[in-house]
Amino acid sequence: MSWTDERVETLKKMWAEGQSASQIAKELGGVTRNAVIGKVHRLGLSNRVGGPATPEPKPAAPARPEPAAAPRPEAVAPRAAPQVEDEPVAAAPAAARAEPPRPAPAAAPTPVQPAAPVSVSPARKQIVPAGQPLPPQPSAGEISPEALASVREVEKRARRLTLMELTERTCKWPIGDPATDDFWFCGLGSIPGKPYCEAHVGVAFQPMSARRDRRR
DNA sequence: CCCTGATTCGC
DNA sequence: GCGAATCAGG
Repeated sequence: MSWTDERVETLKKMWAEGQSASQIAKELGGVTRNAVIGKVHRLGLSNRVGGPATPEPKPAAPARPEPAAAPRPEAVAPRAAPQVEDEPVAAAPAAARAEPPRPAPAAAPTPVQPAAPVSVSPARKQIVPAGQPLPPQPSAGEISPEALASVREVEKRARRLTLMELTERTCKWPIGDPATDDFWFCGLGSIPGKPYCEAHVGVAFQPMSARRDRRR
């Protein structure tokens, strides 16, 4: 692969967006992050934010004042959207509610009225939008006891990562109540190709066999 | 361990 | 110019 205009353009764009070299390399394909970094430098796109430490032993740099005209949107760290939205992660949040140690979430009446969400919660943070009334979630009863036990155990060792700390190799299983501070992601090593660690894969992906005993 | 960017240096 | 290897740091 060579650095065609298009590829360079993509590189510039993504770099400006704050994408990491590895992400850019993946996007472009055919190059490693090293190649990307090397190119970035040759293009003179390297960052170096804090203006002061610009150790330029350049004694005589005539033409080319290079003013502070470097609007770096990085301070705000837009950071591409979280990669959490991997794929079929739909039914995930389900078991997350299997957590017992919870005072009084929203178990109060009005179970079907997303119109008036907050109110119930103590003077905490505002509840998240939560427009939809919880997607189909497998009742805890459908999950094998083993898997559940395993999850309980694992969640004690969870790394408690924040959204931004998740990568393609960390378990993205949510734990706790998103509406409060008691919320984080498992973060343990995920199974290659899967968004969760072994324990959470166990409760996330059901062979949908245990529910077919519906006979009558 | 995973990741990040920075630099070097043979090609 | 290119980018693997290496370095330095989180």
